[in-house]
Amino acid sequence: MQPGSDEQDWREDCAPRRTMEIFATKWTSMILHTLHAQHGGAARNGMLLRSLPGISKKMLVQTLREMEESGLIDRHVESTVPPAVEYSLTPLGIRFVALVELVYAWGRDNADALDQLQARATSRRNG
Amino acid sequence: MQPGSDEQDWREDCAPRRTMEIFATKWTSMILHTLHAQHGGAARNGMLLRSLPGISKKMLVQTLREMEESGLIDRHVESTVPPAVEYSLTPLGIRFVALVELVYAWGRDNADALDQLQARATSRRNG
DNA sequence: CCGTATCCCTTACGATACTG
DNA sequence: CAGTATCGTAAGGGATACGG
Repeated sequence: MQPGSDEQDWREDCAPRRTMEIFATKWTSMILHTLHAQHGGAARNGMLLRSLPGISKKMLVQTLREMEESGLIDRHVESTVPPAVEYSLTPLGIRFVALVELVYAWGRDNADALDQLQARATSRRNG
Repeated sequence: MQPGSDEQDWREDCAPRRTMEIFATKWTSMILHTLHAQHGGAARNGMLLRSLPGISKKMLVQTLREMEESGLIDRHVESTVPPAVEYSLTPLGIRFVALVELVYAWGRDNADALDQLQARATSRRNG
C-alpha cells in the first residue's frame, strides 16, 4: 500500500465528500459570503437578489431552501404586511463560511496567475 | 451602502468566482488530493482510477484534461510499450491543493454535525 | 495501459408569469 | 416583499464498446 492516500480517502458519502458537494451548488458559497459580510450575518431575500449578479429568483429561493435543509442557515419570518423574511447563519454555517472566505481570498491572491492562464487558453483556442 | 459586501464582491468572471468553479467540477478536488498524497505529487492514470470509488474512465480523463487546461496539473507521457502516463501538480496546483486539504479536514472535523443533520433530514422525509 | 467515441439520462439552471 | 408554477435548455455525468 502506498503512503498517504488510499482507497478509503474518498468513500462515497463520507463527510469530506459531502462538504465538497456544498461547494458544488453554484450559488451556495456566494450566498454565505454575502450573509457573512452583513452586520449580524443576516439578510433579506431582496438584498441577496441584488447582491448576486446573475442569480434568478427561482435559484435564490431554491438554494436557500437547500441550505436551510443542510443546516447552514436559518429562516425567520416576520408576519407583517408585506412579509419580511430574514436569513441568518447557523453555527454550522458560521464554521463553514470560514472556508468560503479562505477560497475567496485565495482567488483574489491568485487572480494574476488565473488571468494569465485564461489568456493563454483563449489565444490557444483562437490560433 | 452597507458595510462589507456589495454588488462588486461576486462580479461574473472574477477570480474568486472562477476559483469556486474549480470546486464545482465533481472530481477535481479528489484528484488533486490523491495526487498530493502520493510521494512526489504524481500518479498514473490507473492508480487514480482505483483510488476514486465511483469515477468512470470517461470522467477521469475528461477531468484531467480540464485540469491540465486550467494549469493545475502537468501530463507527462513516457513512450514505452505499453505507454506510461504520469500526472503531477503544477505550482498553481500545489497552491490550490492547500485549499482542498482545508476543506477535507473541515469535513472530517465536522463529520458528526453533518451526520446528525443528515439523519434529521432523512427522518423528516420519511415521516 | 491509455485514450476515444457513442448513447442516454438526469440534474442544474434560467426566463417568465402569476399569487398572497 | 416573498414565494410558486411551468417550461425549456444546457451541462454533467455514467455505461459501454472500440482503437493505438
